[in-house]
Amino acid sequence: MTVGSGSGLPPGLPFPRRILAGDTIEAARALLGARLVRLAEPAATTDDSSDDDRVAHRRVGRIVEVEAYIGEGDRASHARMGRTARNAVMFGDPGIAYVYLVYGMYHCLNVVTEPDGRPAAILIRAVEPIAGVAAMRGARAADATRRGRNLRHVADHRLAAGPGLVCIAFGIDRAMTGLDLCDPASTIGLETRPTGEPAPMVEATPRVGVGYAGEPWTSAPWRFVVPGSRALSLVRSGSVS
DNA sequence: GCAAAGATTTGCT
DNA sequence: GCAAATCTTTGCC
Repeated sequence: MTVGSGSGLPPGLPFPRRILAGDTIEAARALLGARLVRLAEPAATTDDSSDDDRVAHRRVGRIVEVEAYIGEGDRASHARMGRTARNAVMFGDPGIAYVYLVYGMYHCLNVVTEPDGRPAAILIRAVEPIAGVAAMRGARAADATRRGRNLRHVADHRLAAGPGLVCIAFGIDRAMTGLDLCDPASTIGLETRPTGEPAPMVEATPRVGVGYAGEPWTSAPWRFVVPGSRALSLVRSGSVS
């Protein structure tokens, strides 16, 4: 059997860095429909593991929800207090991963955008599982166990339906900050939409959980979703859309 | 050096 | 619908 994407479609191309180097809003819209990929784990033993085994564990998700954080002036952005030890990568080159711990319990994956010197990033809030669903479910179950719980029934399409859940399902943590998401050799990466798949519809809404920022930042329509996707994060009722 | 809040998720009332 | 879990980062004394 030939090595493929694991989804029946041809493997995608690395996501173009030039798109991430440009306007963050444009880049955020372009990321919808693109793929988040986690490479297969290295074989535990080098002798008896086949390529097929590794392909089977490759995780792929279709990005359906993102948020843009743009510049030091954005009072909702981690860059609002200027360059710090935590957010330094946001000020660097586009295409790099920025992963932070939120509420002391969950990780959030961001893609750095805009040229070196301009702090901006896109938060990956939700993806639809396409391949490696068993590995995602296994990661969710292992995480639940770590927290002293059992993973209740979760439909496949809800396995990565939130920014914290994306990181759990794909095994992403702060140690991955600095990874080049445009490099196919990186453990975590981005790929373009497969050839022939139509571009998704895009809807803009205010960002989630940024009430502390104040206007106009709280209401800025910088959250982008693929309307109707079953994998969208649950937004608290009362939030504006 | 200490206190407060956060780009979330889950479970119980 | 609300609060707890959990800890890093930031802001202020």
